[in-house]
Amino acid sequence: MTPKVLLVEDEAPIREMMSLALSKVGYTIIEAEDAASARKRMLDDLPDIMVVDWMMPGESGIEFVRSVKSESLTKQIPVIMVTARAEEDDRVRGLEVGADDYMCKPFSPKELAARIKAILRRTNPQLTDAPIEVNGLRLEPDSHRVFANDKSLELGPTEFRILHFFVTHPERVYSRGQILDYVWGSNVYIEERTVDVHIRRLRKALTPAYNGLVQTVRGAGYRFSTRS
Amino acid sequence: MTPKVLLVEDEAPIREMMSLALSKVGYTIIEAEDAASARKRMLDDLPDIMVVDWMMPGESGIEFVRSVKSESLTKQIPVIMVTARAEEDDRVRGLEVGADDYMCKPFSPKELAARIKAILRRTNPQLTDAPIEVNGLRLEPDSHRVFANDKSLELGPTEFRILHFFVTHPERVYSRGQILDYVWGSNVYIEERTVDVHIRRLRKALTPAYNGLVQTVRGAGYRFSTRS
DNA sequence: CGCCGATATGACAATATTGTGACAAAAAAC
DNA sequence: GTTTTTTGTCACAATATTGTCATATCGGCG
Repeated sequence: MTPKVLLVEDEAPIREMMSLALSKVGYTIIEAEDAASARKRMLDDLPDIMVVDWMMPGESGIEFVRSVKSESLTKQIPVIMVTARAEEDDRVRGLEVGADDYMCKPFSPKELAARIKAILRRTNPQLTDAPIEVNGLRLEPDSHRVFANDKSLELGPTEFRILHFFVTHPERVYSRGQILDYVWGSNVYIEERTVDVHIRRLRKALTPAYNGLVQTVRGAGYRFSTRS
Repeated sequence: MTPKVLLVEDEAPIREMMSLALSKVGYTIIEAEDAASARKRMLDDLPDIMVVDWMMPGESGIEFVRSVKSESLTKQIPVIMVTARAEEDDRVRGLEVGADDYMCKPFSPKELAARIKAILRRTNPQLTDAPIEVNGLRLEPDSHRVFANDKSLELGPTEFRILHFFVTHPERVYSRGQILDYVWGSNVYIEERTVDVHIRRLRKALTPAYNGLVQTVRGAGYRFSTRS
């Protein structure tokens, strides 16, 4: 799952320099040479972050960013503005229209990579939830822990995610396919039987006190329920 | 280490009045005139407390606080809400979205400083530079030293900062990226694996008595916890 | 009972993640 | 300037996790 970077820059040499540097560091690069095509690529490819040149023929980078940041579908995509000028004023204007960071040419590829990385890191914060308790079984998302009557249980990462999903979606049957979607993500090809194995591992970790909570529904899937 | 206060207030005169008064009392002030730039400054500068105006053009203070308090990275930053109205109802709503205190205009700079101090004292004891002790492990912020049962430990500067961060944010998992943000700052380009190395150095320095405190959570990050 | 499909379980190799020692560059101390 | 400490990164080792399989067990049904 390498992050996708959309480069919007009219000058081909600069674009290619950036593209090369970034793909070397492990990003997937999408290029656009003007605002119009950028708009298209943005909607088609859903980049994780955009690097936009300030000065471009036609619609300027500023206008482009402003419109991107005013549409709900795209406003959350972080943007780094790039400009030749280093005026404090520009910086302010850039950030004003909603850019998340600002760089002046010339800059090193390394610096660009660094900023992208920093922004992705902080715009992707894990959301937290309050602890969930059911029948003396407590799951704390913050500390990433599960307690059975205050005794800590050892769960693997996947088992933790499954339990988290179950605890937040109780009393309802989910097929193996649905569980794969919710816990692993939609675009993953994994045998459905693998769910069985992880269910078993989860039950084992909950043994002996709480394994009745994870119930098999023959022909349908699994269910998390406090009712037997 | 003077506490950093982020002022979010659209009216410049009021903002400056507050800024002046607070910096006189020894705080570092960061100003923002709307929610968008406040968000940026918040992530860049990691303030210790925020003072947010209720009524602002664009995204209101209420919405801003709600979103701040729902993100793991920022939810623990205390917030004081400021409003022109003195309705009991407002107070309830303000505290409901997660604000830690509530003030009505007009207020004296002195009162503001007092409230900030009170909140910092109860939510961020380390800013008062008071030693922090946990399980016989004592960390003294002013002397920059750590003692295990009164025997001084040799920590490097970075290890000290990590431990300081951990001690003040216990019982909770932080990803390598979050630890980088908090300990190194948001704008550095450092390999996430570097955190591992420093964690190891920290553990080594705490060995043998206290290394169980720094726990690895596979697939998630690290956690400082007194519970096994 | 004996059959069938569905589910449980143990084992295992492939992967992924984390721990660790070494090292050179940078920073700080002298 | 030189020496010492600290820092970030790497390569490799040590572990833990993951997905899949083969096989056992189960549940229902004629």
